[in-house]
Amino acid sequence: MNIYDIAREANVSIATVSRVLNDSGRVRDITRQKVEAVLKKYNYVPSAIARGMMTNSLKTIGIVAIDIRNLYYANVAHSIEQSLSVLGFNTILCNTGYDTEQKIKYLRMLVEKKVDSIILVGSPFKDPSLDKPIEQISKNTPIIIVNGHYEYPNIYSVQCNDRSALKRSVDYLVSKGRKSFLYLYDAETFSGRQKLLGFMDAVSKHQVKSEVFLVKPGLEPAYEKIQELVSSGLDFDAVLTSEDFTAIGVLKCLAANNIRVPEDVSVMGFNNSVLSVCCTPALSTVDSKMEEMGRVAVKVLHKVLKGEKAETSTVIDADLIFRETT
Amino acid sequence: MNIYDIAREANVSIATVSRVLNDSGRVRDITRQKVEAVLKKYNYVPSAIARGMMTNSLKTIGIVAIDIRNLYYANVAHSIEQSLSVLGFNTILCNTGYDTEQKIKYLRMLVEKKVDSIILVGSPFKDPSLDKPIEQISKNTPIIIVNGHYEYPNIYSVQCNDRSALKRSVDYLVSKGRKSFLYLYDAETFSGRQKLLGFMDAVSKHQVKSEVFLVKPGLEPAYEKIQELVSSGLDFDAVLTSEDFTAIGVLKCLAANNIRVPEDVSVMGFNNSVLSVCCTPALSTVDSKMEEMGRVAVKVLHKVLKGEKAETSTVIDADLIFRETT
DNA sequence: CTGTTAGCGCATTCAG
DNA sequence: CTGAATGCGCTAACAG
Repeated sequence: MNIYDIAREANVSIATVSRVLNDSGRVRDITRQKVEAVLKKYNYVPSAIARGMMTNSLKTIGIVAIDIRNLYYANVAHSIEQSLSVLGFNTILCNTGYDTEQKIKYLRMLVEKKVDSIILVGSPFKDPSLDKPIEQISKNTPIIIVNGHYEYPNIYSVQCNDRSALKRSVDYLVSKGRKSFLYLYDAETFSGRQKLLGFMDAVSKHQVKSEVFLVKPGLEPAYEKIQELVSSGLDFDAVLTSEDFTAIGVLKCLAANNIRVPEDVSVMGFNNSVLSVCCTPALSTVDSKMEEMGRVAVKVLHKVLKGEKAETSTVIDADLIFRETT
Repeated sequence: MNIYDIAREANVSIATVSRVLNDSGRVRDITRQKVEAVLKKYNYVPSAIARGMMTNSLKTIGIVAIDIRNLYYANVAHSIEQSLSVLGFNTILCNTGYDTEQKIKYLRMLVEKKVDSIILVGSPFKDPSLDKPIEQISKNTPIIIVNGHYEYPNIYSVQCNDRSALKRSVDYLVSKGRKSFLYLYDAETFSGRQKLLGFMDAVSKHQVKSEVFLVKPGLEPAYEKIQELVSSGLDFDAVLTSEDFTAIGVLKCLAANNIRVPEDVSVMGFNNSVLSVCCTPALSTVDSKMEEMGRVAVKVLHKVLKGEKAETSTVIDADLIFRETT
């Protein structure tokens, strides 16, 4: 069933059918009704592929993320997908993992599919070998980077002010009398670096003791690192992390060592994921505005697609959420 | 840049270019190399749209889920996406929420996009007003239902044996001396019903006291329900839930009332999500095989797309995971 | 082994 | 306001 079949049955030309389908051009009311009746009768659905041949667009956007099982990516991707859906766009989801080859493979698939834009989530793209492909793609396709930064034509970025958030967290804990800080982070991404810098800013400003550790993502690596530090007799009274999940590993280890939270040690996570309300005590954390990032990314993209001038870089402020661990 | 440009530059016909692109038909080695050189030179990427015009497929599958922020959907969707990617398929992700209108809208979009198949995750599709559209779509497009069931041509289902899992959980707790059971569930879906039936099976078999409550999804509704029951003086020594998140609400409330877990009350969740290891005490739960469900769904789909006979219904057994709450 | 040709289903001129 | 003709970029016969 195609536009020809409809046209024949309605006794009009395919051009007319196309017009009523797209509500373009003027069509006499009686003609329109005739066509619409046939459309309804066969429950006709136009082929986006054939349409795409002409318009060179499938009204589809690619989302490239590391792993949707991670709550951060899930939340941002959800927000993007929902905003896009309202605009009539579909979303192709790509879980690339950390492998550069995979990322390139996905990027290529998206180009083949002629997506209207690619949204990179999480800026794990500090990888220099990805710069070339991305810049190449940006020649024809606008690229939005969520939580990353890239100065290049047709590439737009939306970021959360992670640096300031971390700094403010330390400020707060210092004001509460904390003097010896630990920072555990799990990824060397753009956002990861911002957080680290924010931590550095604050500890140097306040002249407090501090140590920084890179741990693998997840609960256990953090648990083990803290256990190692406790066993070694290291003295600390505040732990900040780049991820809620990591902070929960810290919490578990502290509990196992009978170190009270927040009496002896304060703990803060990052992202304000559901995890932070599931653990005990409930985790103080940073709301990194996952939903808003997604919404804003789509807003920027929408402008770009309409040919309007859009802001190259947008920064959103995080909120500090204090629960039971501070 | 299209196939004609490549053909001209390589001094061959478009048919030859198409052949090397698709590795179809015999091409002399020297010719192939000539073409490949040009392909590389321009970093040529064929248009999936134009290809789709002929093959009537974009090598794209639609995943329809309620909400990807829910860890269950995230895990299943991730598994599906990854398996599909290996086969060269992309995934269009749809978060429908609970609204039937939305679901129909998404379904229609997927049909327009001529997806090769639609995978429904979570069988929230007990909604009768969805039956017609789904059956209609299945006329042309195979449909896979993950964690649901539907007897209809060209519709395939993959489910977890939730009923048995719940039953075995109760069996276990009875064997541990528990005598008075609560079951909190949060969704009236296919899977939700299976779990409920499993619970019923077991309590009637063991002749133990039991009560069943429908609560809204999330931590707080469960918290409040348990608080209400505790305040009312209800006596119980085991709580099972249809979701880890719900179980954590139970845990929090029990702790607030100084009821010890597992000494006074045993608690079991469902899904073996990360939440279950984040809470304290760590939650005993049911591994509902989210990854495997995704993998199997794609395996079935792959058979169907190849025209092979595929199993109409596949059932996967869940595992019981005992941690600190039982 | 290679080239020619004919569509795929639609949007879009341009006439009428 | 409506229709006929054209082409988007590719695959798939069919010839050669």
